[in-house]
Amino acid sequence: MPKAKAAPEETRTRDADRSQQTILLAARDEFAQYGLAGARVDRVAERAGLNKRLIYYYFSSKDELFLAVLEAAYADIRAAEQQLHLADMPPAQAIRRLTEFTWEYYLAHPEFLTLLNSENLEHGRHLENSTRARKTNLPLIETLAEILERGRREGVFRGGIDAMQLYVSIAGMAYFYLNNKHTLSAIFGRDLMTPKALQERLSHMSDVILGYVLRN
Amino acid sequence: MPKAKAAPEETRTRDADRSQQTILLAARDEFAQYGLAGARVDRVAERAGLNKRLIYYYFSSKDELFLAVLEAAYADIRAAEQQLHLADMPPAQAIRRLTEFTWEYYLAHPEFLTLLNSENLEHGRHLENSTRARKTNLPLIETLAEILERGRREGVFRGGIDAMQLYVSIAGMAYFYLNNKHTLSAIFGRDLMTPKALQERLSHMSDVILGYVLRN
Amino acid sequence: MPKAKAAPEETRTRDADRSQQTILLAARDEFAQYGLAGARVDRVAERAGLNKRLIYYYFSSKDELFLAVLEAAYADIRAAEQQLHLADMPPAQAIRRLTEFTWEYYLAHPEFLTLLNSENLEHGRHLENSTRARKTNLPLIETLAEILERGRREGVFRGGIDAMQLYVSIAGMAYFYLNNKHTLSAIFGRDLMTPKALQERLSHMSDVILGYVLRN
Amino acid sequence: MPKAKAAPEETRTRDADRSQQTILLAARDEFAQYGLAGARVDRVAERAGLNKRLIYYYFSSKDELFLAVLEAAYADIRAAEQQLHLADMPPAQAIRRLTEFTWEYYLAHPEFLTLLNSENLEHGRHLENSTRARKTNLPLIETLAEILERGRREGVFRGGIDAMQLYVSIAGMAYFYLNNKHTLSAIFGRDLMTPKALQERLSHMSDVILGYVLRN
DNA sequence: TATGAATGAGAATTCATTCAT
DNA sequence: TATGAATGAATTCTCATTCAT
Repeated sequence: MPKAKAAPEETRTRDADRSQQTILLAARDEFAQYGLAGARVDRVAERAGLNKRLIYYYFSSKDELFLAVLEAAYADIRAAEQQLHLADMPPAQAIRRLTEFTWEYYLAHPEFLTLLNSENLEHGRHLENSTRARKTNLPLIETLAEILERGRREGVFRGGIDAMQLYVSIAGMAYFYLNNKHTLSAIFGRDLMTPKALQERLSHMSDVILGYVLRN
Repeated sequence: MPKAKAAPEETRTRDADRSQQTILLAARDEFAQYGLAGARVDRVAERAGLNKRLIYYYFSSKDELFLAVLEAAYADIRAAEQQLHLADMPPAQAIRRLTEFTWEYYLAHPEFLTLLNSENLEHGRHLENSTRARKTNLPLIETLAEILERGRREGVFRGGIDAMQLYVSIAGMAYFYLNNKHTLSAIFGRDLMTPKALQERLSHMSDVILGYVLRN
Repeated sequence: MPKAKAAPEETRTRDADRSQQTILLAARDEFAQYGLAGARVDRVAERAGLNKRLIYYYFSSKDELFLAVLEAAYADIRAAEQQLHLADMPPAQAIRRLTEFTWEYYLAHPEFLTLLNSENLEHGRHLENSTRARKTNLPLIETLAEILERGRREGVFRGGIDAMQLYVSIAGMAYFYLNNKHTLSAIFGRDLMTPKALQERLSHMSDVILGYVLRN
Repeated sequence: MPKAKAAPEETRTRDADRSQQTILLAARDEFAQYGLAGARVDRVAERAGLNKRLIYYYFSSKDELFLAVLEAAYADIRAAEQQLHLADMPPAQAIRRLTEFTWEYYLAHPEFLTLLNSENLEHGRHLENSTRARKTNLPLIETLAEILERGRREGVFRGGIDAMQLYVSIAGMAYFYLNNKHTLSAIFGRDLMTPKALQERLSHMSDVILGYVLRN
């Protein structure tokens, strides 16, 4: 970006960007906490400390705001995954790392889980029209497929593992535990969120996944 | 239709029961489709073909109606699980059967997944006060623990497997796939609900779970 | 209407009807005063002394409410026209009477003019789907055509007069004066609504119309 | 585009005038299409291709903008009437020409009709404070009065015709047909805007008006 | 002269719930 | 047991207008 003479444009732009970003974060929290239907535009404005009208100024509608939040959430997790540089690790370590990462990311970003739920409750209608989401997500599966193939060639992994299936299993084992922690706690009468319980869960997940991919 | 005025108490009771049941089923579908916040009492009445006021007569409030639906959903799945008679099977077959059952039940009862999501979005506040739910759910874990122990004793299962962890893993692998089918389809550009895809998923799940529990 | 045993139904029905009627009248005044876009549902409720929600309960939307008002307005004027029994008068008297009636009705019902304006501003989109309006309005033109034909046969009227054209001319001469009285007054600096001015206008109209239809 | 900084005053003025004119035309169309209450300042800016703030810079408020549009509309029609040079024609021809002109002007300028309606819906409150409107409008009636008097003196017109009444009648016959074409079409199930229909209407109008003013 | 950002007051519409019978 | 009528408090979205540059 070239510097402008009097920089007013930059300032203005920065304010607009900041406002949009503020709204986006506030909306993410609101949607995460209450779901799409339960979220209130008023509360988003409050959280953001900005005028409600501004939300419509930048995002047109509650639905478009939700889509923006969703796309950002996908972009965030995929960006974090990229940082792992799984392709540079030995296969087994890469799978273990991905399992840990998934667990830790879901743990640190509970909003991601509920956003997914909201979108699926609505049959994915927001994402349907979003090419952005597909683009951000496909690379992960490709990377995972390469790792699995590498492991197989090196003789450490069993063959015939579908990358998507494996990814869904890793994600699902983390997701169910964290997403449904309240009902599970209520049912089993046991706090699932103590450090020890969390450690045990990750340990179990790794055992299951590694036990599956490793040859014998 | 029996005449109301002179109807014996039994008949009236039966009518009342039928109305409640009708409302409950209608509510289940409504909550499943729209979530707790998105559900509309008006639509429940419409679905039930009954007056809206009657819903309040029987269930007091939207929240209590939701709790009733939720409790019924848990009761249903646990009842179905009881029918499996897992305790009477050889351990490995029991685990395989439980995996299949979980998958098939979620597939046949998508409402169960979204009801769980709704309740967890609200931090399980309805279930908190429900002793009924805990009672219906604990037996499954106990049965599973017995199976695992039996398998260990017979030398077919590895030791140290936590029943709840295993159950959560089985459920999670099915749940994530089915609950998030819309976003997954959008992202991977692949229909996850074809008979072939469904078959593959169950096959994968069984491989992972059996691979984990079986010794060596 | 047969009397019901306990009359509760009738009472209920009557209340509902009364509420709808009250809303309709309030809405007529509001739409007449402010136009469709300028009308406020809140104010309609206030005028009616009823809960705003009830307006939606009975009329679904502002637009449907407007349509109901419009249809009622047409029904009213045509009913009044029917009362004239023009068909029973000598032709010249019938035309004079219709002219007077039109003038007086517009004078007594200024809301009719502004309702028409609102509907035409919207390209008649409400009426488009209303078969009711056409049915109520056609008879007038038919009656007028018969009168013209009768007058022609009796030798008092000139031939070749189109009933619709004549009706539009009569209506137009009254309409423009009354509908635009404020701008005309501002422009001509002359109060057009004094009894004398009104009398002169009707007199002029009758002269023009009778001068036209009468043979020579 | 001249450079803004160094632009001579004349250029700037010309730009400013052009902007104002652009806004005025855009506003005229917007007010004509949606009425005063239904018009949107945002849409005016869009139509004009100019920033919304500029509208306030030049016209202060929506109401003042409407007044400016209204005054321009009156100025336009009166200017066109001046071009007719009715005073130079034989009386009967002048009346016929005025009738044709009124019809054709309303036909070509439907916005004039709806602007009038809007202003009258608001009881002419914008025009009240506008001396400009009165000034532009009075001459027409004076000219018409002179023509009527000339016709009477020449023995071709009947006496005692009020110029304003006649003008209102001519205008009204055109106005009602064109302003209410949508409701009339809906009601009579007949397209009033075909070339033939338009021709017939003008012919009818001329017959009525000439039939009235001509002696005998 | 020109413009993008921001806002308070309101607008139509919705919703869970209660009233009255 | 059943139901149509009624309501207060939201809820999403809109609009004329102003700010800041």
